[in-house]
Amino acid sequence: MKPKIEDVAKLAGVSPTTVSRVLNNRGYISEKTRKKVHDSMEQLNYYPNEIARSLFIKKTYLIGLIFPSTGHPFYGQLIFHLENICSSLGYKVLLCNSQNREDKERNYLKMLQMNQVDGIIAGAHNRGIEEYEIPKLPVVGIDRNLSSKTPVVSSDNYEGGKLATQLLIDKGCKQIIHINGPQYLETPANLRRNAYEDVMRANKLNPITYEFPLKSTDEIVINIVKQIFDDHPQVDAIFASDDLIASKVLREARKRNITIPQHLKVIGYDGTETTRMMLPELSTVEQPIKEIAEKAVEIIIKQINGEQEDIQLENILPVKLIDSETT
Amino acid sequence: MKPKIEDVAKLAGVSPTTVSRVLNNRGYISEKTRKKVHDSMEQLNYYPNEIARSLFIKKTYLIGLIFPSTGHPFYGQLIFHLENICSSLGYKVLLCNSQNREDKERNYLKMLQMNQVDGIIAGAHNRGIEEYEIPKLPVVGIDRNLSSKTPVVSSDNYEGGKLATQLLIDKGCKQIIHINGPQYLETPANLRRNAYEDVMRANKLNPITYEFPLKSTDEIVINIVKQIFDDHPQVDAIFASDDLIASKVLREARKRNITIPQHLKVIGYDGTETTRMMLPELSTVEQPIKEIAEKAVEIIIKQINGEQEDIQLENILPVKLIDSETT
DNA sequence: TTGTAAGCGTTATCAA
DNA sequence: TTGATAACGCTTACAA
Repeated sequence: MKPKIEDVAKLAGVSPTTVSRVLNNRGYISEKTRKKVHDSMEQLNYYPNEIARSLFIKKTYLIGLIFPSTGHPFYGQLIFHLENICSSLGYKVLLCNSQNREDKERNYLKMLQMNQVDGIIAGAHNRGIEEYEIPKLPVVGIDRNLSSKTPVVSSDNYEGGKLATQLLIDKGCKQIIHINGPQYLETPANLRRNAYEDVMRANKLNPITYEFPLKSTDEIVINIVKQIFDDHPQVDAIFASDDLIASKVLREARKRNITIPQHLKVIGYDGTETTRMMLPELSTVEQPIKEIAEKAVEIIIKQINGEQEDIQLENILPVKLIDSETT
Repeated sequence: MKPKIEDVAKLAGVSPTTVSRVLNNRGYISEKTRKKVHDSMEQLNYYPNEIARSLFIKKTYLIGLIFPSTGHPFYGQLIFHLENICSSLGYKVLLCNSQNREDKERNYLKMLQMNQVDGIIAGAHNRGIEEYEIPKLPVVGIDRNLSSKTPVVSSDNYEGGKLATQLLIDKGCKQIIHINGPQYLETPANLRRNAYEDVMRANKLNPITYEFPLKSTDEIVINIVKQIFDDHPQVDAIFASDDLIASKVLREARKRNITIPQHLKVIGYDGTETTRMMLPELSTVEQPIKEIAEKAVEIIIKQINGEQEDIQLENILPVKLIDSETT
């Protein structure tokens, strides 16, 4: 069986309390006993049982992460940074892929509470899961309003939409079409659409937004892109709400022998490392993923430590326009 | 404070034991008390403390995942499936991004043991971490030999290398160059290289492999690709050991006005969802990521349940050649 | 069918 | 400077 404090104590000829003191560096311990204890721990290959420890101190150093999928480039990169930062602060991470399914999300929420996580960081496309209003459990949303009292971290989606649209207009485009997810979700990402429509109107241009459903397959997205080209042969720019969709536009345009950027300009959104690696030619609006992760962890830790005072409810980080070869 | 079994018991007018029995469906309980207990749990919004439970039953239903990064398309997708399957079997997942750093990996290994995980699934490029030989702790490697006794799951890397090389030869290529990671790592992925070299020689062609270092930046990879074109102006095919590298080849070729696939054929490796979305034109060898995850979880669960008998040490799953537009 | 009591491995309190 | 003891919230003998 695994050695426990008692075993170490016996071997070192001291009491369990003393071993615990050595482990946690608490109280006075003579150098001699400290050495004895350390030797015994080494000899037995002892390491403390965090479960027992958590039970007593009522703190697990666990943080739950609920996101649609690690397979999505944006979330994959975001989760990488979240885990990294948590780990550097002594926190561990329980991973949950909600797949944008409310039932899954609810189950995960319950599971995380049963496992006594110290906090939850969540970002997903569903709205209105009242279960997030958990008394005393710190929660932070990323790009998503979980409840009126939950702090949210996101990048400046309105500014991003503005920058993208303005860039296309500045380059002389007149028929600019936008592709975005469902509007009813009221996610911060919808601000990109608002910005697009505002900027278009301010420039006396007619905004046209194509919506794709929440759970779109590859094919559905491609069909929407085709639809756009069929409906609007004169289109000279497309602003897609994410890079994967922009890549579909690029491909369909190539198929139709529309040269980019001469006859059609395309800009995406997200600018993940994977996109920048695989499609560096794509112009895009880069989200500060690492900074979003840093801010979210900072807030959750503050909540955990009871430093409520200087937590802002809305935390908006600046985006960066990448004017590459498709614009 | 959070309600505990005792609170539920008091409210229901029964003993803690009875509540525990209701929770775990053990022993005989009258319908009347069962209802009373359920009502009390509802009223108090009670849910059991898994930490306390784990401590007693000496089982956490936790599985540790150690992989380089969720941000990498292959690992992101793999981890998505691993978590999914674990979750469906009642297991939770502790996520660790090792970033291919031995020191991090060692720390994570210790952390996971301290947290009493029931098992570990790991895949990363370092070799020889003897700490993986943990007495009685179930471990499974993915695409990686962790120790002589640790089961490994991988796709058929040799067959994949063979399929890719043979395809290029069948299409008439003569100067086929291979790009791969460092050979000293002895990962299963190195079999792709062996297959390439074997098939080349069997066809009386000269195998040339360019190696990139373990921790390559974007720029290093691009420079290697440039080097290849400079060193071998006659090259008519490139087989890259992963899709990200293949995408760099595509781009450099385009820059040099080399038309694909007429003057140069390119094939990658992995075929993740993200690649298939962003670069569907890229020919590649698709790994059965979901099946790899399923096999790995199956094995770890068997180990956890002590069903050692029918566990194979080597588990090799078939790959699929995708002959798209770059070959 | 239900209850009492002990113990999982740790830490904090208090006393020595 | 060290040790005995109780407690964290749960489950399981054993008893009733």
